[in-house]
Amino acid sequence: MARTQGSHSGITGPRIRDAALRLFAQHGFAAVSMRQIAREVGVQAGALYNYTPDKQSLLFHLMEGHMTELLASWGDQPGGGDSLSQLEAFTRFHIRFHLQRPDAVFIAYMELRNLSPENFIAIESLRREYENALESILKKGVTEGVLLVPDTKIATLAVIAMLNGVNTWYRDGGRLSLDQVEVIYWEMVRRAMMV
Amino acid sequence: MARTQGSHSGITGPRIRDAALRLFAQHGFAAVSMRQIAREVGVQAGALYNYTPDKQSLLFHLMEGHMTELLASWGDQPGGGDSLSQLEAFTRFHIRFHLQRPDAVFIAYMELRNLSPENFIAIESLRREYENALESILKKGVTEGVLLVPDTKIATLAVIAMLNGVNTWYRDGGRLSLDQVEVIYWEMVRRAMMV
DNA sequence: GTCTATAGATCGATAGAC
DNA sequence: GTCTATCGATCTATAGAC
Repeated sequence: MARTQGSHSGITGPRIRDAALRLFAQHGFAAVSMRQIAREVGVQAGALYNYTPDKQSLLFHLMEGHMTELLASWGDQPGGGDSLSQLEAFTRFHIRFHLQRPDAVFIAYMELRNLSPENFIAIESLRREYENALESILKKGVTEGVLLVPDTKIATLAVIAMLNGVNTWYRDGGRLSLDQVEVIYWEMVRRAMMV
Repeated sequence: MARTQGSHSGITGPRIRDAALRLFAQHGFAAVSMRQIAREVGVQAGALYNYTPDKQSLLFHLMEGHMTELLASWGDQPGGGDSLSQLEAFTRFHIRFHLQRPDAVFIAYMELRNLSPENFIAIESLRREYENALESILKKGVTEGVLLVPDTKIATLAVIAMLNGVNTWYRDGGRLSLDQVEVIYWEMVRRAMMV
């Protein structure tokens, strides 16, 4: 795994991001040293600074990349349908997307406090954009009389918090398939939000 | 605030725990030094070791104390009633208890990975005990035909995840009172779980 | 029970050779 | 683009005086 000479592989950048993502998720940003990341990649610590100006920037770009991919991926989903089927689409998309990259999700929620103030603002803005996508669906559903929620802002946060919980217990090859999980959560979301 | 001489106040122990709780919640366990905690309390770093054998033990006892208090406090709640009113009692209790001590809640969920293996097992056991309290209510409700959930284990985790979300946005003096928040969340939980 | 002082390790980041 | 070497700061934890 680790090498004592330069890799010359031309993919050191991605490998640094992969190693940092995994180590940050496992031990936490503050607990992981640049030397640990370098060891994982198979280079010396100094070499990392050819790819990132500092440790903070490494964290920020991991989180920014995750949030950007989340928004782009939701944007690529087929739209259309009534608000109820849009809510189902969001529920299933959220579960599937987040279960596919547990480390990035973990970091995006746990390491906010380790961002510099400017970087924190940038990430929070992306998160709010995603929350707004869900709240728009709920608002439309309420207007159309299809959905009934006591407060669309709180309902938005409640649904996302509930769905995020999947990542804390789901394991591949466990009792339930991904589709079964989607069905179970969708039933709970539907009954909580439907008129 | 900080003093250059010993406090001689006789309450250094609690003040250390208070300072550690707040600093760990704000910056993360790994990012906080013993010197920072000592400065906050007004003693030198070495004096902390009269109260804790090491930093790990300080974290563990904060988390253990929180979980023990949570279980004891739920045990003190008046029981009785049908499973629907028990579920309402749990929902309201959970929100109220967790909003009263956001720092301890934050640490109990965020710093699990910084516990030593033995300490992790101990905390996880306490957490499972709390989850079982809710799952028992759901199971009883399903048996009695009052509640309808696709999977009691998943519903337990979904409800707790949803309720925990309150701590991420609620602020004292905000748009909604504590009672209004309880009502809103209880309506969503009730509709998601009721037959 | 707190102080001062420090051992011994490790950190982020940089300099300069190749 | 990676290496070796290192600066200066900081860390946890301990020793011994008072």
